[in-house]
Amino acid sequence: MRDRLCGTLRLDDAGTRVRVCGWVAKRREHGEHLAFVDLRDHSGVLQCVVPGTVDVRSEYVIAVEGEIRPRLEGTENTDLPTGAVELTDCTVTVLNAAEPPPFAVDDRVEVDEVIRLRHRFVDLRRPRMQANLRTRATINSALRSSMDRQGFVEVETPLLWAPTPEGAREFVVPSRLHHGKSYVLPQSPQLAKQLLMVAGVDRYYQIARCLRDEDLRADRQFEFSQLDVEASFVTQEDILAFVAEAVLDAAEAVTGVRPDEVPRMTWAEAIDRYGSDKPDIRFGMELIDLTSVFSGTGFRAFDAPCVKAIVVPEGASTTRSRLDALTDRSKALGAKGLAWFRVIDGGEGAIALESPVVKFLSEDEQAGVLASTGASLGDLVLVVADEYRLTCSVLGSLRLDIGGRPVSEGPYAYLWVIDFPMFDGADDAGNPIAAHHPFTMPHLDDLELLETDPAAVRSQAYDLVLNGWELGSGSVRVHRADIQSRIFAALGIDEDEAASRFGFLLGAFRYGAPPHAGFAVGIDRLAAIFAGEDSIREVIAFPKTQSGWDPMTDAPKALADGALADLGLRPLPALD
RNA sequence: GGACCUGUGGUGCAGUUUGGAGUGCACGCCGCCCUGUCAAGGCGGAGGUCGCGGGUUCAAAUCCCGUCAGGUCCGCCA
Repeated sequence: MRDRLCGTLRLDDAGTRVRVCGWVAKRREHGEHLAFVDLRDHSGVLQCVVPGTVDVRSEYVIAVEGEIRPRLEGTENTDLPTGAVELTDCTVTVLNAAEPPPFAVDDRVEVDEVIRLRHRFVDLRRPRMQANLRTRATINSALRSSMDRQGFVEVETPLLWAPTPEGAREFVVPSRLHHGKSYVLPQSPQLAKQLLMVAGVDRYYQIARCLRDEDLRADRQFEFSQLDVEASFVTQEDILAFVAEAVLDAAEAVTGVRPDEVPRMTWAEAIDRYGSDKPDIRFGMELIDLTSVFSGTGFRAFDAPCVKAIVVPEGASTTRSRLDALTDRSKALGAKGLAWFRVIDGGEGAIALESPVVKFLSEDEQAGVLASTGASLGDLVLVVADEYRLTCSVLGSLRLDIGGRPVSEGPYAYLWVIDFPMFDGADDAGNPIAAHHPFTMPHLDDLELLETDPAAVRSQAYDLVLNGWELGSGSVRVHRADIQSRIFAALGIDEDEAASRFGFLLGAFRYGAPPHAGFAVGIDRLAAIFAGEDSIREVIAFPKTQSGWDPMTDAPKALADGALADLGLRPLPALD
């Protein structure tokens, strides 16, 4: 039907007769003797010259036959890769007429996202979206070939799985054959891939769809894809090497540049310096500790377990309303408040602090702030005083609010965050909560702390971070029953509960579980960053809105009459 | 569950602060003209429950209350 793609034609092709197919991007008529048709396919746009008039409209699907010739002198279009040539003496065949599109198929127009999603088949026709889909495909392909090369075998795991009440909320699939019982869609293939290790698969990977019934964000959809990895007889170091190899292969495939080694930082350092377990290390504004400056302070607001600051370069001119907004933001994040200090000229070549609260600080404290922060004239110093973790997280958020850049903006700053804590926080009963999941191997140096000081136990868990987004996480798994029992004990899970929740896994482990470890990389996030997008929706063909609505299909929808009964379900009376 | 921002012809906006006729801009659409344009150009035309409901007022796109939808964020995401 066609013999060339529109966007591929060049001067070298001059003199050849070709037939191309695509959509009418633009028609320009010049009376009864001449018309131009810009023909678009996924590869680009080609100008077709029609002798006479042509009865086509935007987005008509047409085939055009003609001869490629160099453009007339002075009519070349340098904005177009095909701009040195044009298809001349064209015969146009209309393959399908089209109504005017609801919005222009053009990267230059901004369109409301609901309208784009309702007509996604038109939206995806836009060059930028075509490029995004292809960037994602390039990543998938590079990841697969990298894992293949590294000796991993791709295994598919079930989408219909058993409920495991732990972690993310699961999508439920009621059973028709077993009324009252349900499958769930997997929030990840975590347990399946560990079983594959017991099964002797040795090195597994899968580009796996994961489903989580949790609230959506710019970087979160109900369903997303992971490069899921698990390997036996390996250490944390091996996993970091496997995953870095695959991700850097993908980066090279997309950008043409292979990044350097991925630097590492411990979780504790990330929290301390950046107030985040996924620090964006593309810029500074690191957290500065002022606790010792204010030990024994007379200023009650700073009489706290931890006092930290960030310095906003050139921030002294920040308006009062903006500072008030930052204070509100700090409170919304859980801080009691926010203290700000403008660094002003103190006379005689010195600098000084200016703030409504500066009068509550001693001379030594003011000097200590300036010395510790290294702030200079014209800067703004923001101070939070509270419990350690809260102080860090609030300042970490403010750092991003003030200095943050779009995630997709270069340079690409990869980071391994290692040595995550084993437990983080406590549940209503006062038991620790597993920071990663309960099959995570503790740091061997910290094993004895499981019973004495669980909060201090580090785990062999690790995250990969890119430009402040968590690209993925993984861990070394527990394969020994004795250590697993001690972890369950620390979590307050007794034998019966463990058996009912994870019985099939623990049972399998009795039949020869090898030491194993794994990881999962978020492909949507990786694709978004490489595509230059700040939302993963731009690299998903048919995404949903923040409330989980699909404007194209109108899902979710009420089921047809009888469908619920087939599943043994009956709706509850409406609440109002 | 919560905070903030947004909602005006097919698309993108201005108009809202300080109430006064659906007023305007750009693109698109329809018709006519045009032999080298390329987001072509010229002339003419059509197209609107100002998200929805209620209230205040002589009068509401504009002020107030509620509600729906979208986005960003907090919670949530082992």
